[in-house]
Amino acid sequence: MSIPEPARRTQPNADSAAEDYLKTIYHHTEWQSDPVTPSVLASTMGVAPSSVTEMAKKLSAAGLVNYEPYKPLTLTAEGIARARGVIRRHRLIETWLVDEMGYDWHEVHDEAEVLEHSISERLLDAIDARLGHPRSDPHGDPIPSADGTVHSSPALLLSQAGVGTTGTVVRISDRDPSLLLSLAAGGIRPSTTVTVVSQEAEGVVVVRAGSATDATGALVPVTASGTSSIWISSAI
Amino acid sequence: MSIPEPARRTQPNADSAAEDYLKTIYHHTEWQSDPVTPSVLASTMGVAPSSVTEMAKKLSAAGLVNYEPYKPLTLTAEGIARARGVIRRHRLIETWLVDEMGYDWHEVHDEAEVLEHSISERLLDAIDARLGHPRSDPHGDPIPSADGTVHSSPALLLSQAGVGTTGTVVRISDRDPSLLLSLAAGGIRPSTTVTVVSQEAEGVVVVRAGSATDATGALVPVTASGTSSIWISSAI
DNA sequence: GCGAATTTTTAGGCGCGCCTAAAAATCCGT
DNA sequence: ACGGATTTTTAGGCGCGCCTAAAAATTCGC
Repeated sequence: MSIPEPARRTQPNADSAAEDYLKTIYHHTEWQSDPVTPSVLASTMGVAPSSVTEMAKKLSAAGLVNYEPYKPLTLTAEGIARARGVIRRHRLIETWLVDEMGYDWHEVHDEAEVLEHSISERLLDAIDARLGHPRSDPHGDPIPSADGTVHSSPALLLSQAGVGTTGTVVRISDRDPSLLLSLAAGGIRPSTTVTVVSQEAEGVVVVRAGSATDATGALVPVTASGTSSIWISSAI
Repeated sequence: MSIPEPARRTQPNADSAAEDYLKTIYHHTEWQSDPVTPSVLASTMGVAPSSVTEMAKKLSAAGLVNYEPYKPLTLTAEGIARARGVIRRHRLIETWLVDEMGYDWHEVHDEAEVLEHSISERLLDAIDARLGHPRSDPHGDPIPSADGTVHSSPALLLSQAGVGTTGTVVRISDRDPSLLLSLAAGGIRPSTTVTVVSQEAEGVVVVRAGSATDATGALVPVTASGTSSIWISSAI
């Protein structure tokens, strides 16, 4: 009766913490050009820098991250593949929430953040099929395909566009809820046409060009490293 | 001991472990009449009895479980409400998987087991509305309504039906995947008409009565305490 | 009714992911 | 190029949910 059974381990969901690190590293390089250091990762993830170091070692041992003390973190090929898997799940869930479940494009991030770690491959595939294999999510972010391919359309970061530039919004980072809300309120969303009106120390003013005189504006913040959260198509 | 309160972190999803205990206790009393002891709970949940004791204390402190050393566990009113919440999520997810996502009724348990801990109230409500506020899931189990009400139709456990009894299957426990598979293979599912053909020491033979002479049979196991996993309507 | 069998609880550990504090390494301005 | 500022790593802990082993309580068989 007291036959020793194989020790069982706690399996919360998957390694959702590890997946979050991979996803965040990938995401950072998607939007920012500066290196991914422990402090950067720590502040975007809301954890202590020492926690990053610790996880970096673990991920490095697992062959997912290239880690050397005091150097920036990068993903290995395998790490990139895993990160894209998480991001695929995230973006398909966001798309599903908007297309079928009555969510608005700026409300879906948090829900997807949780579900991306618990949805099965089978259910994800069913959702993907139902949606007709979409290529991009409600924020305009490309959805990696099942085989890991990413089709991203050429675009320009708003912070790199000079005053006077006009273009179509193709992508808005889903990371900052309050920004999404203010953009949504200002009528700016993926596919909106915008013009860069002025550029100040820490912000860029954008004006919607929809109905000619309808000059609603919105302040789009730019990070310290000079990056914004919006990509526009290099139209005109 | 510690006077200062530095922000605590680590919140996996909710207290999914606690929710599992509540759900399992509730579920047990739904199907079985014997008391819920630590050993019973330990074996159905696949954990050590000592883990149950530990969690029982925690849940008791939280006012969800009535616990006294060496006595069976019962749920408090609050505990019942919380358990029904989890079960509502579980069963709505199962229903959704079958009705909209192309799953078969015997395949949905594991997926729901995971998602029930991560789905938000809002998304759950959206699913509930899409499905038209169903009263029961694909296994015939009643879905508690948002306010905690449960409408269960009067039924009879197969183990309590005498030989010769005929009735309609109204509920099949979703706990045992292999049983579900064999029942599905034997053509037995909710709404199937069955007749108790014989009753042996540890099993009950059931015959489908669908097309008169089509006498497919299935062996339905009965637990040590004399309970089966199927309820039939007390028809005829 | 009593000792044996069984169940339950207690005691002590473990891995995970996180933390703080302090030490070590790197970076940067003059 | 040097020393202070900053970043990163190390060291040591914590809570959670689980485990095993052993002690304590209860239950069962005769």
